[in-house]
Amino acid sequence: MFMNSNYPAESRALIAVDCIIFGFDEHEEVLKVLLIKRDMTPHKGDWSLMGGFLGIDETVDDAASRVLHTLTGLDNIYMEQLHVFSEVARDPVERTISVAYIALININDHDQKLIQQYSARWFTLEDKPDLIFDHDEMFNLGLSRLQHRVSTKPIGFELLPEKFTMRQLQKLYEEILATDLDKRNFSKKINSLEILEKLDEKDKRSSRKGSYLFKFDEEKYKEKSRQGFHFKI
Amino acid sequence: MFMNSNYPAESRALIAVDCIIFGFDEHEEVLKVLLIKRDMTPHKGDWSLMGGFLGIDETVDDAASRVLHTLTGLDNIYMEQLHVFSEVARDPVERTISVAYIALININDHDQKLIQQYSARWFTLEDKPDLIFDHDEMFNLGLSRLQHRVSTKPIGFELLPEKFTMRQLQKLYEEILATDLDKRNFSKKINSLEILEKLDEKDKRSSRKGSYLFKFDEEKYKEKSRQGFHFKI
DNA sequence: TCAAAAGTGTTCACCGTACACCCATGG
DNA sequence: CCATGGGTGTACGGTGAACACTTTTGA
Repeated sequence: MFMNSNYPAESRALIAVDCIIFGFDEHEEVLKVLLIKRDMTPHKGDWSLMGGFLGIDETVDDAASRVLHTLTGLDNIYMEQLHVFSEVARDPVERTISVAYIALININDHDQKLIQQYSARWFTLEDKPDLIFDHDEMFNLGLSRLQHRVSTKPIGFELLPEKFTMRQLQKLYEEILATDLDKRNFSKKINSLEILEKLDEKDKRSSRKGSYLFKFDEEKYKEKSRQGFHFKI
Repeated sequence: MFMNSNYPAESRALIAVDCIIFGFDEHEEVLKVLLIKRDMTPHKGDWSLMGGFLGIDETVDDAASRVLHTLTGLDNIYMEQLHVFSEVARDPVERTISVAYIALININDHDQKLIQQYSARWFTLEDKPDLIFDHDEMFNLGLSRLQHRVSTKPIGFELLPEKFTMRQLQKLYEEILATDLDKRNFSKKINSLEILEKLDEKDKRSSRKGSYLFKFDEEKYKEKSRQGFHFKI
């Protein structure tokens, strides 16, 4: 550090990242959030978002990726910077500013052992307990962002397995947007976007007839985006 | 500080805010950005966004407000957190992470003396010089955000005087969105929103006939928003 | 009376939405 | 053969986009 620079010494503060991790439970067909039970004071034993401190050689994105990897064992998780939280007394121990992230993962993909190790648990939005510090505020903002993002970018697929049925996709949107959708209009809309590949394979678990499986075709989406296409649901 | 807390010492870094200040020049009918000539090394004499460091008793919003007040003499400026920039080497002097803001001001309102004192200048987007550090990246992201925001929130009025003509409003949108708009469709759309008050007064400077002045009716907008109305242009 | 900007209405294509019946299959 | 979920088409109203002429008035 250059302590004799004309940069002020009093501006240094701890920098943290906190992640709002969303997952979709295919079985229960509900949106869930992954929370951890805090193992340090203050608020030991209370629920909080998964977080961590910024390392000296990391960007905040790096730090968020690391935090996500630590808890889930996964890499290349979809995530997005949400907002900086910086109330002076938000962390009672020491002045800390936190950069909140939202992250989307496939709920069946991650490492169960790590989750246990961190005393983490998936909560439906209804069962979500109150969180420490300003984490509830982060969560609420994160949910709004997710609702907005999912209507304008094809990120919903991050929450589903690679192959999914039209019904699963619709339920996902209904859960996130907290509305009911008409299945005829929904599949018409989705198909008109031309960014899904309809497979020959069927998922026979849900009905006798079986329902076709689809895959998100990222290449097709990118190509269409280059040509001015905008995803919109 | 509690240095014997289990919070890591290495995470402390300088925290800055940088403001992308937009203004609309009514006379030239162009969008401009306010830049300052840097008076300290490194890059002394080069152009940059107006910035400052986070004070120990401030939120980042407070810091951005302070920075904006310092340069313009104005309070209650519309501003919005944009993004955190945290590349490890983004500031060559010392590890600094910066929270970028966009701000909208009426270009005729602010304090000319302060602008001179800081060697600040308004630039059209065409004339904008290259900026120091990662400020160009901030600027580009800020412009995208402005383009998006102005279509979904009634913030364009922040850039105009209290009373404005339909033509000024249209030119403002054309400038920000970098498109041409049809004046019949534009005024139809705006009027259908029912958030402007048409005054009896006319602005006679622009033509012999004179054009009606309008005011943004914030109360009406808030009332409609409460009832589920969404601004959209 | 003319130049210059202001103001205004109609048509058409497309999209979003509402709505109900037949299909395929395993038990 | 029947119960269960899967899959599909049509009609209508509303919105966005294209487009041109008349009005006002100061010089």
